[in-house]
Amino acid sequence: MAAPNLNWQQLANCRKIASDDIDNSIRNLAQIIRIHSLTMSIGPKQPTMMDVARLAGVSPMTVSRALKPNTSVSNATREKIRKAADELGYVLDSTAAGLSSRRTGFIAVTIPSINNANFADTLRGLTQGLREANMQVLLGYTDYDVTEEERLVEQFLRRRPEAMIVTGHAHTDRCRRMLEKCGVPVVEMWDLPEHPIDQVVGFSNAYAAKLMVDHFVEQGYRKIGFIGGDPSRDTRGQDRRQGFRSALQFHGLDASRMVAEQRPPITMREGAHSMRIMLEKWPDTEALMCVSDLSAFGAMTECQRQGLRIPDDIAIGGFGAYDLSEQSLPPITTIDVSSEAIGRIAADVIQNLLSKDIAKDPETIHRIEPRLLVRDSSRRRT
Amino acid sequence: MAAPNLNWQQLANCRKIASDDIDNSIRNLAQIIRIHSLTMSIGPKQPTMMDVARLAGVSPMTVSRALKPNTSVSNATREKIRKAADELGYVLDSTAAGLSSRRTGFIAVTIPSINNANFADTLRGLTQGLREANMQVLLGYTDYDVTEEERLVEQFLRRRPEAMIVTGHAHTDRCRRMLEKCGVPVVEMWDLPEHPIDQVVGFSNAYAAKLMVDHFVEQGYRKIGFIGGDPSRDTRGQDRRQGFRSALQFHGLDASRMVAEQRPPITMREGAHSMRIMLEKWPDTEALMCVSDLSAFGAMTECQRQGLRIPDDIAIGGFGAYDLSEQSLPPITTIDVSSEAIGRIAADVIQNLLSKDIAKDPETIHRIEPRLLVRDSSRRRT
DNA sequence: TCTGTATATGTTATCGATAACATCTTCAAG
DNA sequence: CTTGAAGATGTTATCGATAACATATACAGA
Repeated sequence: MAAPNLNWQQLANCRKIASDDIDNSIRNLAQIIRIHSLTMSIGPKQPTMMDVARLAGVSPMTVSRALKPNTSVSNATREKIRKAADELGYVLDSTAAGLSSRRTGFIAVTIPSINNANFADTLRGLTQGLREANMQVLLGYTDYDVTEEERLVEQFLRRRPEAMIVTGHAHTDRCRRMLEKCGVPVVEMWDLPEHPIDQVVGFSNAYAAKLMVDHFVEQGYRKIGFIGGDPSRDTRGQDRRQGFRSALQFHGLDASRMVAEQRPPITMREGAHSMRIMLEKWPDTEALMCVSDLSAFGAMTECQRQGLRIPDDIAIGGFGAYDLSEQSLPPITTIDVSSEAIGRIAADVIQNLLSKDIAKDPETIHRIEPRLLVRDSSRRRT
Repeated sequence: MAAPNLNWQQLANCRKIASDDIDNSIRNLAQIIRIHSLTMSIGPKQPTMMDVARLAGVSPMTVSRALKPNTSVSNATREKIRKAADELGYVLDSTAAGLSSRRTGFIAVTIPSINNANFADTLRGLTQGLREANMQVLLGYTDYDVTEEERLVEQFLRRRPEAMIVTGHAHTDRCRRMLEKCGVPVVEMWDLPEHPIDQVVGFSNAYAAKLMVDHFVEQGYRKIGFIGGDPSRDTRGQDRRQGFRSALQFHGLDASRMVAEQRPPITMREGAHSMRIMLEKWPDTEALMCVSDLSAFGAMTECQRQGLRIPDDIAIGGFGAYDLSEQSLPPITTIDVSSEAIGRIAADVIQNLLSKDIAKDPETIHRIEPRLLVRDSSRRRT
């Protein structure tokens, strides 16, 4: 039997090459040979590149090229293909493209909470920075739980992301191992880990807390309290608490006025609740630092509800530079950590790492400088 | 030449089958034959199922089965495979799995803004509802821009999601067409479209606004204003404005006290700014509805800054039942639209659609009932 | 006219998994 | 001891694209 000398176009119209059309010596090799019988697309299935190619009268490879920029395809052909694709309502299959090219276009990102303006800002910075590179963020939130983070990281690695971005330095052992061995750049953000996995874009939470304490002390406050969440979960909150404590100790002040009743993330309501406890236990507290602006706002309104004036009776400081702390009455002193910049920088870092594989910047720690924003909530009336 | 009768194990150890080992009649068929020369994995590449199979002494198919629940694999084999996978640090490739099985496990979701507690709540409801089904949310935000939505939807469709969830009813023509023809369930949420694409989980924004107006009127307020954003972008805000207007007209009241200076989303700061304009233009305004709690808070603090008392001098109403409106001083009357429930229900709808393809529930509109939460910001002192 | 270099297009061989089907064991019921 | 159903495992043929290589065509310069 003469083997038919078909090109892809003719093949495309074949339904099936019956196996007995093939001679015996081939049969014997059945185990290492695949007969690609190209069948016509059936039913209401989504069209493939092959369908577009057929309609445009070119090869699938040309379609592939025509559909992406900076490829050598003549304008006429490109236009013809575009039209064909349009007519069929063709949509590229990134799944197949990713498998073939080994570039999925995914950047996996885990944050502690979706419901947090700071992380949302970071995410905005990230997506904006990655848009031009045509990268898709794969987002997951851990609810401040390292076990959940491990689960997410595992899920994400299956998607073969081109980089991983995680929040903070606390990971389960297995999670850390997975990140170390995953073969793509890893960025830890919002923290300065002692033992970074790879890249870092973050700041010292302890130092940021110290900024606030120093400010309080400078304003003449001495009896200073702290409101945060249960330290076992939110490590950034824990670092702030630790920074608070050592800063107070540095100034020779008592560092025992701490309330940590709640499970992170602590919100306005919990801030208010903690404030009640604080005022019961230490009614003479002069200044109060809160782990976030939300809890600071809750604490402040609780004071106001109890008839205390801010800052005359008690000064308040928050963390995170939320809109809220600027718009509240009075505006709340806070720490600005440039949440959005963290995301932008992380995006840059990743783009650099993915492009210039040679001239790899030896710099792997990208340090953000937290800034104290002094507002009325902590100004000593003179 | 005798064709070697190799099994997959032996094949796996072959480096390459030289093409001239194959007899001529095969050569002639070159165009429709592929010689699968299985090469050993080289370098620090991620291990594949084949590697795991080799180590465990089973076929790749068995590995595939062993790694997913509810498949018939003996415990001994499964354990052996688990151990092998663990030793190699094997991570399943969902990209390949998705291509082969045509189930990617993605649910694509677009929301207007990531930085919005309402949408964040919806997202929480969604991810929680989808977790058990092992679905991964692919999230994008449109910045209240239908063109951006179109871009996102196109990007997402390439990932072959198993369902699409979009916010609102306003889409570009092309976007609508894409959604209609994409072949998977589509859910429009946060709205009640006149012409739904497919499924809907939402509520009437106009009706919700009417609830607030009715409440104001009942409390005896007559000169009622509205603060929102530029109507051309945020259609939900626009619907609220429209509901506001017709409710006032229904009560025979003037509906011209509207400020819409800003580009959505309008935040606290913009709420405050609009309030200044409102008070300049209509200083005798008695009650004010805002398009969201954030703008309501901004408006309220602006009033307080100007020495106006809430609600004695002016009543305030917001939208969305943010934490903020509950914790502020005074607490702000608002509309609760059960943001998280919208997400939960959307997740349920999708799971139903994806599982029981037969007994398809004819119900496609899932209507949420907005609830008015009356708080101190709008209570007429008696 | 010849040659070389772009530019445009086609061909081959995978990427890493899974569905569908085939085969082989086991063990209980007859 | 036979039969058959259920369970365990292997084999074949893709899924839809793209990298890498091969080929054809056009056009400038010698």
